[in-house]
Parts: sequence; structure tokens; C-alpha cells
Amino acid sequence: MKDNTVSFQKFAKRSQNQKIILNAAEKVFAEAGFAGATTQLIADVANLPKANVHYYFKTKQDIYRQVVYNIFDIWMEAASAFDTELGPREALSRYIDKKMDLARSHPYGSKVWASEIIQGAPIIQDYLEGQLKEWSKDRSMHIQRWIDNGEMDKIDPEHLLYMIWSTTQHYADFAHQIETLNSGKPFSDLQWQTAKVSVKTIILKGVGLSLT
Amino acid sequence: MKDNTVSFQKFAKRSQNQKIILNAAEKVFAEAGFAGATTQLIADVANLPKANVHYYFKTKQDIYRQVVYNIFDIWMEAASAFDTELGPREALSRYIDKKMDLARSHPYGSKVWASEIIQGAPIIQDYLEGQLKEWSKDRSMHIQRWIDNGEMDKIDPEHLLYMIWSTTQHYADFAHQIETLNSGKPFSDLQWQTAKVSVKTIILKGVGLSLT
DNA sequence: AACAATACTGACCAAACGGTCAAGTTTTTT
DNA sequence: AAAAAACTTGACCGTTTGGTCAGTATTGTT
Repeated sequence: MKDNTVSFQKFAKRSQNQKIILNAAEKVFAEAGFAGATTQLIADVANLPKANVHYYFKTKQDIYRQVVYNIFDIWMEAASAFDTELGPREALSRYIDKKMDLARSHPYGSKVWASEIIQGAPIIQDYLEGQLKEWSKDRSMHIQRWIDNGEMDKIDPEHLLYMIWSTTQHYADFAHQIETLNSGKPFSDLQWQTAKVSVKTIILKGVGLSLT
Repeated sequence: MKDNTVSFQKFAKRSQNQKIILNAAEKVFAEAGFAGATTQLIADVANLPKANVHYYFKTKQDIYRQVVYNIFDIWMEAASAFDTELGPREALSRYIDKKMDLARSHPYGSKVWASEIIQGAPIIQDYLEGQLKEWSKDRSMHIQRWIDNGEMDKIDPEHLLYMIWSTTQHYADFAHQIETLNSGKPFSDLQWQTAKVSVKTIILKGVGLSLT
């Protein structure tokens, strides 16, 4: 086996172990914060000796950086659900749906992001000033156009975006609080459905759009 | 001076130094997380030798616990702005106002709280199960009554509360991100005003209430 | 003035941490 | 088959941390 498959597998092994470590790290960083996360704990969760973790990542900060980058990429990809071609109702509706899905499927990532921002974005600052700023400026502009066209109420687009971000991410970041208020049980499929509908209903109606 | 004033001053000194330490700790915990906060840094910010900090608080966790308790108390007191006697429009409007004011006046506290919940509420769990659960159950019940009376739209009260919490606290917890998107400058008075109005407008209209 | 209680602090310590490294094992290439 | 490259790991190390403590200074009480 000296063909491409071998090279691919070689690459796959490295990449696969890195993924195992990053998944473990995401959970540990989310539950303990950057400083509280120990490389030993990350190694334990990944089921590897600590020295092996350091073979794949030079420093704890390198792992952390990669974790945060990954989340940002996932969110930026989801941001394309905010397709301004569709008009305000569909664009906002789909974007909220997507963000709610991510809150459910990637709760750890959302938590790591939240902690990073709370602490002043020491690692991800360049992403905020670059991609995020660009994206939100662009979307704000489109929202403003809808407003000028009379397609929705006159609302400050910036604050509408903040409301969507905060509300959807709340279901990931504050999942523990929500679970406690829900008799200690995580949301069922039906409850997630209700959450989604509630959020969309209030926000869409709140900016002068009907759901259907 | 052997009167009560003396005893009071004695008491005042202890209490005053504790307050200085707690204020410093709130900032440090917010910016570094529990694990990242060092007693040395708290001492530096408080302008005291580290040993003096340990004279007033036995452990770092004791300081942290007190900081989190204080925030919770402030929020619970603000919760009385949600006066159900006033009817849905006024009650919700005042509550949102109050929470927005707290986001501005107590951003560190909000951040510490957020981090605590993100990490699974290891310290504050009993408060969640006790006071918070009771309060939110009570308020949900009143919201449901308004709905049954036809005073507002049929919305799951729980999710309405989550939306108010997340949106208002977002302005504290994600202040750094908001500031970055605002050309690196913190909100002006006018911008806070706009934020408040935007949040109230969308939420109130979103549940079938007009602002005025 | 004498005593007691409270407040303060530099110096110190055991434990835990991120990271290194040399010595092995396995896999891939020639 | 042998050389090279990649992977694995126990043992180790300098640094930082939360917390202690003995000794001193200040304040309050009699």
C-alpha cells in the first residue's frame, strides 16, 4: 500500500487525534474556563496521556485558539442562512432556526465563545474586528433597506441582531439554569420546538412581520 | 468616644474593607473567571497586601461566593420592578428598563453570574432551585393570567422571560463585542437610550402590546 | 497607663500546573 | 530488510498558586 490511500491515512490519523483532543478540550474549556481547564483533564477526557496531547498541540493556548476558531467558523457558515435575497420574513426566520439548532447541537462551543467575549476576547479580537464586523455591517445594511422599503418596522438593525444572538445563544449558554427551572430535566424535542416558535413569533411580530 | 459610634466605626472598618475587596474581586472574577482570578491580583486591585485579603476572607471561594450572592440579591431586588399589579405593558416595560439599567451599572456582576451559570452553577445552585425558581414560576403564572384574560398574545411565559433575561444581560456580558462593533467605543447615553427603546419595542409589540 | 482586641504584613510552603525530554514503539518509505 | 519518519509515554522540572503563620502595629476598653 504505497498509493495515495496511505498518505491519506497518515494524514487522517493526525487529523483524527487532533479532533479527539479538540472535542475533549471544547467540553473542558466550556465547563472550567480557559484558566480552569488543565491539560491533564483535557487528556483524561480525550483518553490520552498528557504528553501525547502536547505532541499534537504545543501549548494549551494553541488548543484553545483552535477551539474558538472552529466555533466561529461554524457560526459564520450558519450566518449564510441569513440570506437577504429571501426577504425579511424568511431570512430572519431561517437564521433564528439555524441559530437555535446550533445552540442545541453545539452548546459547548457557544459557552467557550461566551466566556471568551466576557473576558474581553483576548484571543479572537481580530475575528471580531474583521469577519464579524463586516458580516454584521452588511446584514444591518440589508435590514435598513427592508425598513426603507416599508417591508418591516423601523427598528435599529444592530439591536435586532443583538436580540437574535443573545436569545438564541442563551439556550446554549444558560442551559444549566434553564434545565434547573425545568425540574432538572433537559429540554425535550417538543420543548425545543416550542422555544423556537416562541422566539420566532415574538421577534418577527416585534419587527412588524407575521410568522406565516 | 466610648459610645455606640465607636462600635459602629469598628464595624464600619471591617465592612468597608470587605467592600473594597469584593469590588476588586468582582472585576477580577469577571475578567479572568474563577480559576483565572488570583488572590494576588484581587489584592493588587484592592490595593492591599495579599495576606490582608486572607484576613478578611478565608478562601478565594468565600470571596467568590459573596460576589455571586451580591449580584443575585441585586437582581432579585430589581425583579420587583416586574410588578404584576400594573398590567402587562407597564410591568414588562419597567422590568426591561430596570434590567437594562443594571446591565449598564453592574456589568462585572452580570459577567460573573454568566460565567457561573455557564460552568454549571457549582456555587449558586441552591439559589437557582430556590428563589429563582419560585420567582419565575410566580411571574409565569401572572403572564399566563394576562394571556387568558386576552391582555396579550398567547406566548409561552417561560420563553418570554428567557428572552428578556438574555437580551438585557447581553448588553453587559457581550459589552466587549458590542463595543468592538461600535468602532471600539462604549455606548453613549443616546445609544443606551436607543438600545432600551429597541428592546422594549420589539418585545412588547412581539407579545401583542403597544409601547404607549 | 495597662491591657485586650483587632488589623496588618513579609516570608514562607506544599500542591498543582504547563511544558519538556529522552527513550521507546509503530508505521511508512526506500 | 533496513532506514526514516511519525507516534507514544513515564518521569521530570521550574514556576505559580492558594493559603498559613508568627510577629508587629494600631485601635478600643478599663
